[in-house]
Amino acid sequence: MIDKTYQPSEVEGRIYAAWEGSGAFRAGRPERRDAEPFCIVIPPPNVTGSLHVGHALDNTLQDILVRYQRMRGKDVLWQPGTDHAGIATQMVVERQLMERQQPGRREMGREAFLKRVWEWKEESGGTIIHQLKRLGASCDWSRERFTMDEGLSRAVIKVFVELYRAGLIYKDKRLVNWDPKLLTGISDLEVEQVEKKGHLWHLKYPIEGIENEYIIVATTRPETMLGDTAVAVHPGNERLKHLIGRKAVLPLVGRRIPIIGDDYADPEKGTGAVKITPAHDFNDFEVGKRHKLPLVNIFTPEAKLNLAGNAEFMAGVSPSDELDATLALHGKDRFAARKQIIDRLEAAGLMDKIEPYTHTVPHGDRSGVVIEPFLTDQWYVDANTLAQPAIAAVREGRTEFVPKNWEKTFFEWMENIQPWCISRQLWWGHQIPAWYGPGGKVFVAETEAAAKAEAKTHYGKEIALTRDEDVLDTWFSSGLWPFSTLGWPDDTPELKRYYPTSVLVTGFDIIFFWVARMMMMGLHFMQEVPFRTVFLHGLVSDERGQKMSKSKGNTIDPLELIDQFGADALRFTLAAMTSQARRDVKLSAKLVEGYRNFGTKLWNAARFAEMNGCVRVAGFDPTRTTETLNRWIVHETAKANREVTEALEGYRFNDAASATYRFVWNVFCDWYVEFSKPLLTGADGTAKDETRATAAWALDQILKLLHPFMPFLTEELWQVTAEQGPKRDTLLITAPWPQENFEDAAAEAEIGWAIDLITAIRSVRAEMNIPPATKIPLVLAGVSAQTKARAGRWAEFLQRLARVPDISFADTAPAGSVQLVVRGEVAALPLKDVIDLNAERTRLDKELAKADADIKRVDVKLSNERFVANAPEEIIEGEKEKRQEAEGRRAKILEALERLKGAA
RNA sequence: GGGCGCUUAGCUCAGCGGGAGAGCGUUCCCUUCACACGGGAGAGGUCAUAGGUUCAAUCCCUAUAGCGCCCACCA
Repeated sequence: MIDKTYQPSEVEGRIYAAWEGSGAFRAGRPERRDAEPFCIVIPPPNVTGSLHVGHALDNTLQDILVRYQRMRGKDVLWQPGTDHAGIATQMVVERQLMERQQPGRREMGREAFLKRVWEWKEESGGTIIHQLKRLGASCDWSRERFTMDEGLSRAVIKVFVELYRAGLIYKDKRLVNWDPKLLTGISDLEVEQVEKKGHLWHLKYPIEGIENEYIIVATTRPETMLGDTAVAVHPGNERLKHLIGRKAVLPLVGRRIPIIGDDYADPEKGTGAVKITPAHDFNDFEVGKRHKLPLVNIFTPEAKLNLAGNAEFMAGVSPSDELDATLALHGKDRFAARKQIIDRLEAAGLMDKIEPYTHTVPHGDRSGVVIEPFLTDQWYVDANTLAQPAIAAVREGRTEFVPKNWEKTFFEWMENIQPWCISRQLWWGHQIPAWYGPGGKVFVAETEAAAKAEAKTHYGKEIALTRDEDVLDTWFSSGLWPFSTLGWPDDTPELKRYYPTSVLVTGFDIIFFWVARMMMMGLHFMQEVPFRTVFLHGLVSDERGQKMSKSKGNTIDPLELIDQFGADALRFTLAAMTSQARRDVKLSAKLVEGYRNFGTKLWNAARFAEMNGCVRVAGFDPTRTTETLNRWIVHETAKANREVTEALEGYRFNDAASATYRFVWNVFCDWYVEFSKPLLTGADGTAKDETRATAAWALDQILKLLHPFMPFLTEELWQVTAEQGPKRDTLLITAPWPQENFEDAAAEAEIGWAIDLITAIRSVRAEMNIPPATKIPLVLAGVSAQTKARAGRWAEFLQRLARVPDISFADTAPAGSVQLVVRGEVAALPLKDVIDLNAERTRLDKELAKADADIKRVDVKLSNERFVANAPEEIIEGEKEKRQEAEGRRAKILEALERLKGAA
């Protein structure tokens, strides 16, 4: 028995357990050994994270594809797992330590701290997996992986060593984006440019040897002047080029710095002269290299001034009171120092002017603090070399982006890709497999023993090595995800069977972070693309289109929506919102509620079927039904099946969702269920039996089509309806996807006529305020023999749905009746008592005007010689048919108006 | 500076070369035996603006305006 109402909370857990218990999620099941493989690797969520709406969207779409392909009979692997999320996780644990007033990580030491992080991972690592299950995700959990588990770590080490040996990973000392809060270098992608209102300070540097002459430089970062080692002027700058070769005296320091000629100095920008701080600016670093300028690093890693005892800073500087005052700034934070430096420059009359200035300032995406270009040793990947095969693969269509326009974004970035800084000064992550011997000689090897052996060969004796302390960027390991999870570097059967994976589903925001890196790594190590298709969906935002963020307080918790409306309702909403044209998916509880109602509608339709004895019949063949109504629903089912299938094949999730919605609600519930009532309660045993069987069959088809979107409710109905009729040989999750292809134009025409007639009569009833209970007669005037026959067959149905108990025929409409034109024929409602002749005339005049307009629009086209000459034949034919239809309609309306005159 | 996208019914959005669509909201009617998380009937749009291409433009092209995102850079 189907319960009166569907209770998601009571059903979902039980159904999920049934799926897991059946082994349906597992890849490589024996019975599908010969089936085509279909594989998706999950974008691994942060292991200690929890499910937000973005995950809900991403995983709903993946689950829809996975369930669809599973029902199509494929051997499906949805590979799950989690990411160690280096910086994010380490920050969480450090924050915990702070909140609990426990010793910080540096006091604890590396080993104890890592133990602590692993404990936190064990404690919270199951959360998001559990939440994905609540969403209904049908991953093969037996294959769950973690980026820092033994196998994946082995893959990371091997990749690092091989890329190093191939010269594609190298260590370099250069400026890096340095996060002074997290005390680590980060990659370009982890830097966010934030627009800030600030100032442009114009500083006057005295020229050595010329009294009262200055060169003025403009800067947004006055404190870096302490690290200036030159002033640059464009060699073609007529106004300033005479100063090239002279020296400026750096205020507050006294260092003599050369005025150099360099194209970098744009005469149009700023003052035309630019201060050069090679240790603290990427462009200046390049200028410094060209002119062999010294680097003066004035900061500590925390971005505090480092002056006293700083040999670089002190080089070439003579003692003075001014210098002493500057040295007093030692240890000050960069922003505090800025203020004091400005004050002192102003006091010394060396501040030419201060302008308000809006510019973008780089911030660390995790820490939120201003990034400092900082000179350090870091490991880099030669991304440019690895990018070339990835670019080629997309150009050649071996991997295809959906929607396709994202390929352009991919190319833009890949073609201008910069070396990828992969080392992080953190502890949580894959420690870099590099060991150092005396003199900094580096040995990169898969194990310490191997490194030692290399060192022994090199030094000719056993030697102690120290390991590089840094770990790798999290994205380095996630870049290997499509093959590391399948067992690489071992030569596993899974790699052979499921690589390349079928499709990757992810948000467009991580094309660079993740998609591009997987393409590079996959092509390099597997000699093959990691996925055939990349489906990129939008980002979830709130109702107003604002990005959801904790700080804005506008987040929607998907678990709350699941609690409130059920997982199916949330899933259907997310699918319905995913169109390829949009970049944001605006989610609101109201929408989810609406699709919860849709689920309830189907639930009640199933209850209706059950109450009316619609039990499945073994060996039922939908193509052999004889009742027009049943042939019609078979026809409509096939149509819906085709629509949903085509939409899913094209990743048009919204189209797939709306096709199922329309079919279930507006076709099956609105019309089939209503039309079936007379048959199900009637006396004709044969017709009744066929209708029962067809209804049960159609409901089964609905459950199948809807299952990828609403897996819980459909599986529950599949189970309950299994209580009667033939035994089901499978759960719905592994039931075959509908294949029917049954067209029946005759049934469509007949039911279509009935629907149109009923709709027209209802419309008149509403307009004329005829109470629903009032029964009125129907006269079909001058209709064809076919229509007469139809009317005979559908009398009972029309009576029920349009409340017309008496159906008769006449040559012309009786006087004083409302005359409707339905599919070219007149249906008259004799309503002498209620009819308002004037209102009726107005109504008919309106219809006449519409018919005239339709005819005129077509005539304009058809009378246009160039249209007739150029338009395709079928379009012209279509126009002619339209005209004929409108002409027929017009004639009937004119006749109706004539009769109305007669009545008056 | 470079790139991408958006502007369609009150709201949120589909559609995209040949008859303007959905959901929500709204108006009117209905406690009809699956469902009020429901049923029935309506109202509501010069598809941002201006040009162009075409027999035909909401849809293609160009420009303009407004909104948004990404990348780069800023002395």
